[in-house]
Amino acid sequence: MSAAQGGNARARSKRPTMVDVAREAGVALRTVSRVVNNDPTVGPEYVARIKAAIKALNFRPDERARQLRTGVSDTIGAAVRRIAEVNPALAAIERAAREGGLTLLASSTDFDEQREHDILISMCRQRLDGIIVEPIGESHSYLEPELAAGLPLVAMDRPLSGVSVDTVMSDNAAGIGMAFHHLRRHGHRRIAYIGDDERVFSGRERAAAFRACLLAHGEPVGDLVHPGEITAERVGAALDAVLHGPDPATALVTGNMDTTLAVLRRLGPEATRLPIVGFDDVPLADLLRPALTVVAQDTARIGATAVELLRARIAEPARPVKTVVVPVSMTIRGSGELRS
Amino acid sequence: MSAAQGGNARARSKRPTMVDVAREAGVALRTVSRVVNNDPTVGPEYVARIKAAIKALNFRPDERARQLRTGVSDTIGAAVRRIAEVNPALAAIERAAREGGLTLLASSTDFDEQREHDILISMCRQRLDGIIVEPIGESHSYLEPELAAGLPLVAMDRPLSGVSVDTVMSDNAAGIGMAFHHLRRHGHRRIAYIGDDERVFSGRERAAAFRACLLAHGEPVGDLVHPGEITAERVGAALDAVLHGPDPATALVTGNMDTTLAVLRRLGPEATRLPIVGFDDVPLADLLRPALTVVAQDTARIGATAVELLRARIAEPARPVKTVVVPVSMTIRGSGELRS
DNA sequence: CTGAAAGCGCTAACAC
DNA sequence: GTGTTAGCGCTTTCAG
Repeated sequence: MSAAQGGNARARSKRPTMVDVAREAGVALRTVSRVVNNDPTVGPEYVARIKAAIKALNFRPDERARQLRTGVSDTIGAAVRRIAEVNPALAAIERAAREGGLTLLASSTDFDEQREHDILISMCRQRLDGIIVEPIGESHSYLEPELAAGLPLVAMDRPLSGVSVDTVMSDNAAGIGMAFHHLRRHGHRRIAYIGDDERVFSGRERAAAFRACLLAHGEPVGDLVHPGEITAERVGAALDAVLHGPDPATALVTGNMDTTLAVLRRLGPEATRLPIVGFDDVPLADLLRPALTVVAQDTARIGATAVELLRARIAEPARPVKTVVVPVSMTIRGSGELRS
Repeated sequence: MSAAQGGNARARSKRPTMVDVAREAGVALRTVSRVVNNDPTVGPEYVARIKAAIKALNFRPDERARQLRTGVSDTIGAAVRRIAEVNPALAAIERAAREGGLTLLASSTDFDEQREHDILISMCRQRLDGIIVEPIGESHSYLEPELAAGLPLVAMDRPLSGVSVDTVMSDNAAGIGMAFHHLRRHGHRRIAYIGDDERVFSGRERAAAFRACLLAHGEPVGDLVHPGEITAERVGAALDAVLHGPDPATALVTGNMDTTLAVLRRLGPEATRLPIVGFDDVPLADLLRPALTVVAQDTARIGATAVELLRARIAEPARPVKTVVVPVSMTIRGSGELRS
């Protein structure tokens, strides 16, 4: 009894392989492989015997070996800014992947360029069938050789810099236009914009679109457009500038979710009085007082389109590169319809 | 020219292998492997030559082949209810995995028992080093053979039924107690509970804990405890019962985030008057009016502990099974301190 | 319909 | 220090 103790408390007892199953069932390896892959050209009595052996031994085919041999992984990667945060695009990717019989390997870049690089290279080493990336940073030329080697890659939300790949993103300019015109229709003439840094692609596009709106209506651009870092201080300062300047704004467009939240936190109870339209929908937007009017991206469609583009690229590596722009829509809840 | 067109538009041009690198550098395969794995016993001039060849060919070692050969994957799986939603535990798992040099494969069970089963089996086939699961459903006996085969497995948030594995979860009873006593300290005697179905583990634990609180204070349990499905209708009915009955409650404890949100949506503007303490923190809880007082789970610690337990299990498969109960804490923001 | 044998790309004994 | 060789577990020509 005393000797047995150490004996069976061993590290993972090796799993059975196809050879073991073949021996157990008294057939050739090849036949087991056929049964595992549902090849119909196997006699029913063999099938039964082999399935029994598989169950008896609790055999699970080693996916890595199959992948190595067949060359495909049936797995796609998604390098997004955050898994584990509200991310309907990622949810849509996961759904689309599942429906297509693909495994999804999702990783967070955490807004870190170096980390994005590491994740992408790691995914290359894992020989994934393709990758969807929500790009961070400005320099993606290191992907050039991978693309040349045939890596199927799709950019989501932002284009990749320096390389030409399939891309899906929202119609930022149209969204800003919708927000601006909504507020104009509600009587506002001094409409301010606070948004993300112009070093970020979407921050650049949205700020530019907002300036274009102002110009088109003959409004002075000068003190109404405030792109920059999303910090409590910077957003607070921008808010002070637009609300307490000599010619205060009467309404506000916020350029993304983080800006919206920073503004609401800064305003506190005052938020009930300032007309706001936010870019990006916000979780619990309906529970705020007033409920938040937003320009919502069609994130579900963005994610689904990303997978579609990726599948098409995998199927036909030489097809022409495509950029899909997904429309945005407005969700009216109250904050954008306040009378100032 | 016309012939060339179809020629180089081929499917993924095969990637170079170690053999190619060895040929390019004029050395043996083994030496390339050594350099790739940073083996110090290689002459510096060889290292340089091989690294140059790797760069020239854009060689990336095939991770699958390495895994097949070495038997380890340096990858752990996480089967959680939802990725792509706010999930601090998953974020913590990802962080801990990264810091430990592990790749994380995260999948959503979507609250679907069948899907959980499929994901777990698929992870077994991929020969992951271990799995963290946030269990759904009641029957996990199908994991028995996998565990017997040495699969390292950790349950998070809820225990697995029928099998004995390492588990990490919150102190549900203590959390309910904190909420209850907080409201009592604010003068309430008729405190109601609305929460999840008692078929769900945490729903069961929390409802039981609430009943125990009532009993301990000599309050009648009868009409104050409302576990059940989280739907607008059911929660609405429960709310009506506790607020508009003959002896209405003056304060409410909600059993999880979804219940809290359903209650707030149902109450609408009335929410400003009903003292509420919610179990689970809620995104944007600070922006609600009143801001929401909650019993917050230490999700970051739960995730980190799950990875810790898993690593320990991988390192020492025979160690005794452990259950870690993580303390909860209260975040006071306003809703729980209302005078009714 | 079934069986023997080669090989996917890599690592690890073991000689040199 | 470096090279040769076997083999991880599977799929897949090719004969029977």
